[in-house]
Amino acid sequence: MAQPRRGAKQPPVKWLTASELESWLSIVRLLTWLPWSIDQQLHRDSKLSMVEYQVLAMLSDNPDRTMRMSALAEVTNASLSRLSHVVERLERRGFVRRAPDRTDGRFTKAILTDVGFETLAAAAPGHVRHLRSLVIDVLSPEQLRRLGRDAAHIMARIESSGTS
Amino acid sequence: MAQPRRGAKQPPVKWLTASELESWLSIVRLLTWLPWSIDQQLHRDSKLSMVEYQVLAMLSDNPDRTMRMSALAEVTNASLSRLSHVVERLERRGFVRRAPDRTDGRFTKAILTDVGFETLAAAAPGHVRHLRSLVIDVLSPEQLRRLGRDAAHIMARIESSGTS
DNA sequence: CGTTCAAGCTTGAAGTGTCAAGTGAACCGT
DNA sequence: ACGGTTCACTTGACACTTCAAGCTTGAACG
Repeated sequence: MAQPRRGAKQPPVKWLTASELESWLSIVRLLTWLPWSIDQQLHRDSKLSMVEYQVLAMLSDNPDRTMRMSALAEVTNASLSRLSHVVERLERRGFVRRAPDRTDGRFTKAILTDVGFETLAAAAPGHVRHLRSLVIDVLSPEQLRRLGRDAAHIMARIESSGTS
Repeated sequence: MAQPRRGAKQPPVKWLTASELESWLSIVRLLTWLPWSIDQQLHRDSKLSMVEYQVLAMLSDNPDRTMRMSALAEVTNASLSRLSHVVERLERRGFVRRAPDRTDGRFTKAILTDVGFETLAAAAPGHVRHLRSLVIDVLSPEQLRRLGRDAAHIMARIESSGTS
């Protein structure tokens, strides 16, 4: 973002060039509005938020439609606490149920119900169409791959700057 | 995200290929964790959220350190409502004050105070350093420019799919 | 002038996320 | 076998965002 115009005593910081700033502001706009747009579409058409969709989708990808909470948190980029709240809401709506893992009582398994599966199946086409129209089909295959790689690259830096 | 494995009656939807899905999941990870990481750093070092920083930064960029609420909302990617709440908090902390626009009473001007400016000046170096280490310096100048352009490209699609 | 309209902003309630503390199950050393 | 520790998760309080009204000011029209 813009640096203060005057009065900062020469710090050992390389400020952003005009070009860097412009790119960064574009990226920030995307970071703000892309998730927003996806949430809008999902909520309008299926009364689901993106996390909720991701939870259902990830569960549906397993043969037994089941995943441990911690694994689910990992793949949905959610904290365990957040996932716990999300699953609680999904449970109240009958899309998911929970059961303790019999092999290790510390784990909780989240299980996609039939209703949950139907809901996902109904939501998926619209979501994918929206994704395609906003992102996937807007970029060439190479551009998309590059974007994915850049994202992964940045993620690696984030992870190594481990705030955890 | 993963499509349901079976049972969806052939809809007119092109599902994502494995490669597309992989890129998309990378992007989603970035959309989740990059804002998080930036917020962490800002909050840890300066007790500011990213919106708050943006508000201060954008105000500081004006000669009179003043902007109309609506213009400020625009450049910070915030809704007017959200901005109103944010500015209220910043006002309570003494970083910003508000005054009605004398030329048109409908407008409210947000004004950066000296304390707010000092706070921004103190926060900026750390923020920029963090940005550089996560994003700017991780990519080559061309990569960054391309990323910015791709972002702008996607933004254009989002805006034209006007959910407003 | 007076009425209607829209724009710009504020407000309060409801929803969602985060953080810190709490619970209970398994592990580990003695 | 029992005491402490770690792990997996839950819970509740608080903070922030959003959404739907509401308020105030100026413009447009008669």
